[in-house]
Amino acid sequence: MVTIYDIARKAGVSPATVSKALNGRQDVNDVTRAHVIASATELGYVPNAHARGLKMKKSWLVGVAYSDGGVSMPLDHPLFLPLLDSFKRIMEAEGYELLFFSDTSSLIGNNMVAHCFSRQVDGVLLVKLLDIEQNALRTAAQDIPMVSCNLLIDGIPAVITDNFRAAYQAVEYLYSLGHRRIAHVAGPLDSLAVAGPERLAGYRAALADLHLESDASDFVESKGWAPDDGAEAFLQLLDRKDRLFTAVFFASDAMMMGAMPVMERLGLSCPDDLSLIGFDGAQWTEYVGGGYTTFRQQAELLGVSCARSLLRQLDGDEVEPIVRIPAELVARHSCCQIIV
Amino acid sequence: MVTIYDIARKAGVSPATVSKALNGRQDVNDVTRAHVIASATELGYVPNAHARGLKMKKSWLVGVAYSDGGVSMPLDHPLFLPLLDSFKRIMEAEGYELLFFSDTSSLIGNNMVAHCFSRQVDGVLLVKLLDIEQNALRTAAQDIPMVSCNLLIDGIPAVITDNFRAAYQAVEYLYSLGHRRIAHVAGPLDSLAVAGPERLAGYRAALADLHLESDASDFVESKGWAPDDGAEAFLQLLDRKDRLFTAVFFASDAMMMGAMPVMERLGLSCPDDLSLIGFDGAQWTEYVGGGYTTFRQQAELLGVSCARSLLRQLDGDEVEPIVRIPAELVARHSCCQIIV
DNA sequence: GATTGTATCGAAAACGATTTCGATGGAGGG
DNA sequence: CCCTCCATCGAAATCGTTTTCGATACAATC
Repeated sequence: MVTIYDIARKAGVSPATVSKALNGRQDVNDVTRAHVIASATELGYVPNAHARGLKMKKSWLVGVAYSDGGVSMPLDHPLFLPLLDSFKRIMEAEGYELLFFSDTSSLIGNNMVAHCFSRQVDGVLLVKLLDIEQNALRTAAQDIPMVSCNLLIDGIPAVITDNFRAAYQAVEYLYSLGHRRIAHVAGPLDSLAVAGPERLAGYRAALADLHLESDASDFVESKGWAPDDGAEAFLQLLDRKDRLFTAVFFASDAMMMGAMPVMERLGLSCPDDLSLIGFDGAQWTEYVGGGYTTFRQQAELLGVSCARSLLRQLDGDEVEPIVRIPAELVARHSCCQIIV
Repeated sequence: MVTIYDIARKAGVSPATVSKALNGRQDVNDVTRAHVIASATELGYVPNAHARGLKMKKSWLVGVAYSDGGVSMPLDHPLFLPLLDSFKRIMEAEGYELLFFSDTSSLIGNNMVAHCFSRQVDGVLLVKLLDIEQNALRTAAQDIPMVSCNLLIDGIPAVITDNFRAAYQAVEYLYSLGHRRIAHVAGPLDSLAVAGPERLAGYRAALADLHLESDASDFVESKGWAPDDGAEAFLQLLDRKDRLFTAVFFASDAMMMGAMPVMERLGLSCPDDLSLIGFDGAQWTEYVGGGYTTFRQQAELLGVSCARSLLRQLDGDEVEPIVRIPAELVARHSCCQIIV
């Protein structure tokens, strides 16, 4: 590999001068600089990031930390990719590269935090963490700037979809369509992710504010976010004797998707027999069954906000502890008008 | 940060001994080793990957290179995440970490290959590359082990879904159901990805072998792989006057998804009016419309094969230039039996 | 012409780890 | 008692870069 010593020899100067010429320092003559740069490109010089990182104590690396939770596909979420993509685009424009970490996989150094320190990452994006030990993370966050996405760990700045508001609006929307009895298939409530509880809270608050009747049978907690979990929960909802609801609000599009075969098997049609509304803004909702109504999480905006937060922290600036990103109602045809 | 010098001072030995003790060298006394290790854990020592990488000329980093092609969401493919995940799991078990590169985004060092050299990555996974300049890549591949997934660049080992065979089998399957006139919505044929041409070739070969009639109007080339591209191509197919085909083979599930609103708008139903079969094994095919038939790409296996290939190259072993991974027919209910 | 100032450059010390090779000590054999 | 050998350890060089600070030469000033 070509080093600055090779360039120095070729250009007839010292390595120190090469370094300064290449880095745009002022105490080097213009013709010398030109000569050095010419030699460097001619030799095909590429700076060694390890040496630079070692000396400068800055790696230009940001870690992306997530859990790969064994059974359920870890990365498989409509949000993850676009989010990561917009995040990456911004960070890369600033010169950073992305390093992937997960907390469960590696046999050897199972410890994600240790890896962050070892690689000397300048910052970390926390996303889709499951049951990480929060303490290690919190103490690490004092040394390394971090931001979490759709995840609440106190002491760590977060960017989160405004789940409460969106869930509230979902109920309002159905209400405006004439629905008076609205069921909810909630996501897991015990996880580290806030989506489940927050959406449930928004749903309940709207119910209360609109003075809508409801009892315990209008709500089920799903075991997971996947289609099959949704199907199971949906079945529980339908199995109850006195089914009075005319609409179901699913905490995720994936769960709503799982409900589709159930509907079909039972001879129910959407929206004629039951209005359905989902959450996330998965791509299929646009094309399937005439279009399903959903609340679209603004993945790009989430990514951009995370990047901005991290960048500001890297500049030593203060950032808001929680940034809320609104979800957009995408009204399509899975919710029908009810004539009262 | 804690260095081996700190440990050395605490343990009353030299840095050299610390290094040897921590790395399991034999020329260090057992009680000394124990003492050193105790001091290290007590101080919370984490080795500096930059220093180690600089000295050892091994970074324990593998690059994941892909294009983020501006408009069309780059990472957004049902295959990408599970593939990456299984790849990552294996590489991580061997001690490697994943570094993300794209070739178009960064304003500064637009050059992906240069970044690979700069970071001293030990290997590279090429996936979803669009129009990268192959020459730079090929020369780089002489210095850095590489493997490409669903991509053919000569001189670089590849792991590729057996598109030809799967497309061939798709036609056979429809034939076995009684279909005698089968249309094909092909993916882009000019891209660097081989999926489009290979699936078309398999389709045509099967047509020929089964002595099935067909003319030019049974085939359309789509502009892209996305739902809207599929819808547009599908419309072209339907617009032709003498529509004789009873089944359509889509080169991607996404394109097939785009066809769904078109079918509905035209009052066509699947499979009664038209049998549909897709490609990829997207999750929605299982739940939507009673289940759509598709050829599932084995993303996990692709990832595992890529990892294995890279690992063997890292060991200095030879690898097969092309590994083909079969796609599995997932027969559901979007293809009907035709009574002849 | 002596002095001061400025522009340009290079020697050398880091950064944190690994590794070679020589030094040291005691055990063992003659 | 002397010599050899082996186990154990440390000094120092090295990886490639950045940065401080002193050296040098030349121009400008009086």
